Amino acid sequence: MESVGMTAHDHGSCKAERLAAAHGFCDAHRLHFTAVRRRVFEILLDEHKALGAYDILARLKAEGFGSQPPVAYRTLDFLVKHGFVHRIERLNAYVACVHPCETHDPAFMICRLCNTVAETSALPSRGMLGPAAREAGFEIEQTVVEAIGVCPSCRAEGVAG
Amino acid sequence: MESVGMTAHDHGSCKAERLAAAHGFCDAHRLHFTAVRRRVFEILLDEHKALGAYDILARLKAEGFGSQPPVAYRTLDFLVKHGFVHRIERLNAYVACVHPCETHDPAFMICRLCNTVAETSALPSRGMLGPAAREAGFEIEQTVVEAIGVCPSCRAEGVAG
DNA sequence: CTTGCTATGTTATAGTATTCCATATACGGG
DNA sequence: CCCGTATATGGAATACTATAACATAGCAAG
Ligand SMILES: [Zn+2]
Ligand SMILES: [Zn+2]
Ligand SMILES: [Zn+2]
Ligand SMILES: [Zn+2]
Repeated sequence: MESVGMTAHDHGSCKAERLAAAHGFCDAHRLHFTAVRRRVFEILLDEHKALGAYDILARLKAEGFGSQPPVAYRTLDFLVKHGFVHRIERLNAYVACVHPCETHDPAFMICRLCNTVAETSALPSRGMLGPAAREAGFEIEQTVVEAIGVCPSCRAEGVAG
Repeated sequence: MESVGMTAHDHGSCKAERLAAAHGFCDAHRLHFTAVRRRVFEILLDEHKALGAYDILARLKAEGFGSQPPVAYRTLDFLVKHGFVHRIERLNAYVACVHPCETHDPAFMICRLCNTVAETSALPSRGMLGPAAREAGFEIEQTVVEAIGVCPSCRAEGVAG
């Protein structure tokens, strides 16, 4: 057991399960879970925190993959499009999803001190926005919910400000 | 009456009221509502939609203010910090607040076709995130809630996709 | 007036993302 | 198997977003 995100869990099996799930999903949907795509997903699973496109690009380059921005952005677009990875707007960064292969509305808690990102569900938020949207005649397709604050570990250190 | 955002309202008086409120707030808090700050706020009030920092910078430059990025970013930072303006993370853009001088948790509905932005309240969302945050020991300081979808006007045009 | 703080302005640079074109690989029909 | 087509990868160039660092100007308290 190691601590990742803001709670502890068995990360080794967590990674293996999600890789398998992603592979299965791609097979089932005639999508190509290619080497770069797999590798980027692995990198994000290993880090278990938000990484910028250029962080990922640097690793790809070091491993012999393409070295130009589109390589990272295309791969991330694919992973985001199919729900394996989420983009964190506030950080211009990406995290592996903790609920692979299920459509959902994620919400994130972002520590402003250590940049740790924890994913949770935002379905309630969509529900609450619903009335306002209905009144305005606005058709919600996707929600971005990101809470900024201080994680328990950083707060324990009393670094808060 | 003209239609702005996603509902109709009297925009002329809306602008005047908010300018006056901002001016009053600055007086009360020993803040300087200087020419650039006032002008940027006016620009955002006039547009009543999200503008990027460089859009604003271009107008400032045309009017004889400074022409370099920091001019726009500093001014926007001031307006955001004091709640006159909100940043839309999803668009890297800024909109005038519709509830000046009151602390609040805004939520936004963003039309992906015309980029119109409507502000509403996100307090419920904070409430719904609360349980997850408490369980994780995460201290929420600010929330970003942005719904992406299609506004009534764009949907009426049947352009949706 | 002088001192210190705030605000404005500029240059330069850093960080993020997309457009466009070329090559390569996978896939299905013949 | 071969070919045509769609998809995937690689890269050059460029656009867009944002900050760091420094200089000058305005203002207010002492
Ligand atoms: Zn998820
Ligand atoms: Zn932290
Ligand atoms: Zn507001
Ligand atoms: Zn629209």
